[in-house]
Amino acid sequence: MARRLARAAPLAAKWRKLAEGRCAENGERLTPARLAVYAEMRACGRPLSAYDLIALLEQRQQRKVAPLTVYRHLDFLMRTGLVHRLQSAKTYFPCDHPDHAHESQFLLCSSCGQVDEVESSGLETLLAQIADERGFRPDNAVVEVKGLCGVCVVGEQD
Amino acid sequence: MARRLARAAPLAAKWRKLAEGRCAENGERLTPARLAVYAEMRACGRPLSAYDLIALLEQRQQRKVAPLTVYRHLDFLMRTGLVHRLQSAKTYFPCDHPDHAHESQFLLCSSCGQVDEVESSGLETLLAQIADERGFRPDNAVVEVKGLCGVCVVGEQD
DNA sequence: GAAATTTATGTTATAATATATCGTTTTCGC
DNA sequence: GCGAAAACGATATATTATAACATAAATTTC
Repeated sequence: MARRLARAAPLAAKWRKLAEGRCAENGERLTPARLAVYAEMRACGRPLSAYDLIALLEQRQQRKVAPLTVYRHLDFLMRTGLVHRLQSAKTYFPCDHPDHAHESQFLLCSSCGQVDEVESSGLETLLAQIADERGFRPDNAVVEVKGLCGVCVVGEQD
Repeated sequence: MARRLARAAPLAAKWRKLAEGRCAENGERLTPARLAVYAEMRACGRPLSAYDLIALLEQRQQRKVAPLTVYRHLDFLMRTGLVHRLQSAKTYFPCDHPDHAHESQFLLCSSCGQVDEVESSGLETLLAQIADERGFRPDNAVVEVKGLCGVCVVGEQD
C-alpha cells in the first residue's frame, strides 16, 4: 500500500478558509507552497524568525528551502494580512484578528514569548489624532509593547 | 604651525552638556570615542544605519572602524538615553526630548526621512491601561508611525 | 602609588537577517 | 492554444549584528 509522505503541516479548516477568503478579497493566489508556509506558522503557535521557518520547512519537506522562497511567501502572507511581522523581535506571527483589515498592536512577553494581539480602536484614534495635530498623514503604525504577560507576572517570585 | 586634524564632528555645547549630564546620572563614562559617534549622529541630522555611521566615521577619522566598535557605542548611547533605535527602519537617531527618561513615539516620513519624536502622555497612559486590562506588565513600548510629514503631504501633487 | 578589579577598546571571525538577478514554470485572461 | 502576468527555483550577495579573545585604560582597594 503506497503511502504519501506528509509534506505540509496540518491546518485547521478554519484557518484554511480564512486564507482562501483573504486571497479572494485581495485577488491573490493561494498556492500549495504558500499555504504550506502558513500552515507551518499556525502549527508552531509562536513567533518564528524567517530562518526558524526555513528549518521547520526543510525538516517537514525533507529538502532544501531557499531563504528567498520563504521571504517571498512571508511577503505574500503579510500583504494579504494573514501574518504580521514583529519588528522588535524580527519574527513573524499569524494574525489572530483576521475578520478585517486592521492595524495591530502587540503585547509581547519577554519571558515566555507569548504574543497578545490587541485591537484598540481608542489607540488607533489617538494615534490618528496625534498625527493630525502635526500635519502628518499616517500610513501604518507599529505598536509593540514588551513586558511580562499575566502568567509570567504571577509566576515571578522575587 | 602644527595643525591638528579634525577627528570628530563638531558638537554644539548644548548636546555635549546633555551627554555629560546623562552619563553622570547613569554612572557611565563619556569617552572621546563615544562622544565622536554621538557628534557624528548629531551632525548628520537624519536617521543612520550602523553601517552608514561606520562609513561616516571612517571618512572622518581616515581609518577603519569595526562594526563591533560602532555597535558598542550605539549600545552605550541607547543605554544612556541619548539615542533611539528606529526598529522599523533599522536605523539610529539622537533623542530630541532629552530632559528626562521617557518613552518615545515617532512619526517617520517615508518620503523625506524626517523624524518627529513625539511625547504623548495620553498615549502612554492609554498603552498602560490596555496592558493593565490584560494583566500585562509593560516594560517598554515601540510606537512608530510611518506616513507623510506635513511638508511632503503639501508637496504631493497627484 | 602598586596591585587588583572593572570597564572600555581593538581585532578577527562569523552569525543572522534580507535582497538581487536571472531563468523557468505555472496560471490567468482571452 | 497564445500571450502576459505571476509564482517559483537556484545561485549569489548585501545588510545587520554578535561572538570570542586579547589589550589598554580607568577605578578601587589597600
